[in-house]
Amino acid sequence: MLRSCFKVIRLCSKGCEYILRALVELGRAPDTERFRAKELCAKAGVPEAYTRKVLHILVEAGFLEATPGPGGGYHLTRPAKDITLLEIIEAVEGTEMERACVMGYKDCGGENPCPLHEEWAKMMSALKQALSNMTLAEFVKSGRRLRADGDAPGERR
Amino acid sequence: MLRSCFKVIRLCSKGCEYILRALVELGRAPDTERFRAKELCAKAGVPEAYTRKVLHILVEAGFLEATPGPGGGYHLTRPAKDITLLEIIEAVEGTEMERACVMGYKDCGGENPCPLHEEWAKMMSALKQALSNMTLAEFVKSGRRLRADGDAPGERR
DNA sequence: CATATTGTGGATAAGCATGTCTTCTTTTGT
DNA sequence: ACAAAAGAAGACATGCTTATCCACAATATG
Repeated sequence: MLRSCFKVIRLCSKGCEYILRALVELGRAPDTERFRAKELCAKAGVPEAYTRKVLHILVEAGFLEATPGPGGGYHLTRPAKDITLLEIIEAVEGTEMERACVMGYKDCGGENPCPLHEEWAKMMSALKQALSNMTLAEFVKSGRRLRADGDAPGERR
Repeated sequence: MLRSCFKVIRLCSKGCEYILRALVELGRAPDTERFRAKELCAKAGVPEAYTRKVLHILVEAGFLEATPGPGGGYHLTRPAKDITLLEIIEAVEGTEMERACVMGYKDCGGENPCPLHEEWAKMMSALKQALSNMTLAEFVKSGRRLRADGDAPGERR
């Protein structure tokens, strides 16, 4: 078997996972409350230095507002119930959530699909649907303080 | 956005993609014909040196037989119609095709699922089903000589 | 037995995702 | 104006995946 290879189909990158967890913490509080990166990342159980980068991405994308100086921090620009998971993931990862071809073939599609094309397209479409139906508010509500996984620094196995 | 990040949900690793393409070429020929790694990889449009390693994995896993010396090469040990894609992927990547939690939470599942748990589990199950229903023979038949993508060396964009 | 041909195995490099650290800039409060 | 507190930006480090290369082992052929 290939060393450590892949083993797992990932929805999104580590950075994106981190930010989703951080947003869950943000979403718990009233929309106006500000959070310092340090506190926020500690609560979410994600590496601060790295997650800061991703926080900045969401600032530039307009989801968060960052206020420097004492009493500053991050807060959501829109209410959590108006933000979908799909928006967040696409802001972080880019917009091409689905791949042209699962198999990596160049000219797969249309009249010349690879054997998995149809099946994969259906799945990606369903996934996109599910992600665009789920708002951050719902996401927060359904999460019962799940623990971060062992990959997060500070929680090494 | 994160540099080059992820952008895409991958079914399997590069190495696994390579081997699937190579197996398509193997499957085209009668089951007894031997293929030298060099020819095979050239036909499949995959990097030879790297794909050799993966070929070796499949030798050890019993899918391929390797014969050294003049006139040697690789051939399938079972007819292509008896080999499923799932078997191949799992042999290369390991057996955990699905992830405990999409979000990377540690204690997600059972009575305490993450918001995407249900949806994701259904998708993974459907995918696994599709992959175990597709034999290499069918895979070969449906593929109309698709071109390898630009990531493969020798076909740079 | 010698030699050419093929796969095997190990070392090493290159590239990218992830993680850390240090310095700079902006803002607030006195 | 000054000091403290926050985020921003960039350099740097680490580790894993992908890729390449070379010496070695095994086999067929003459």
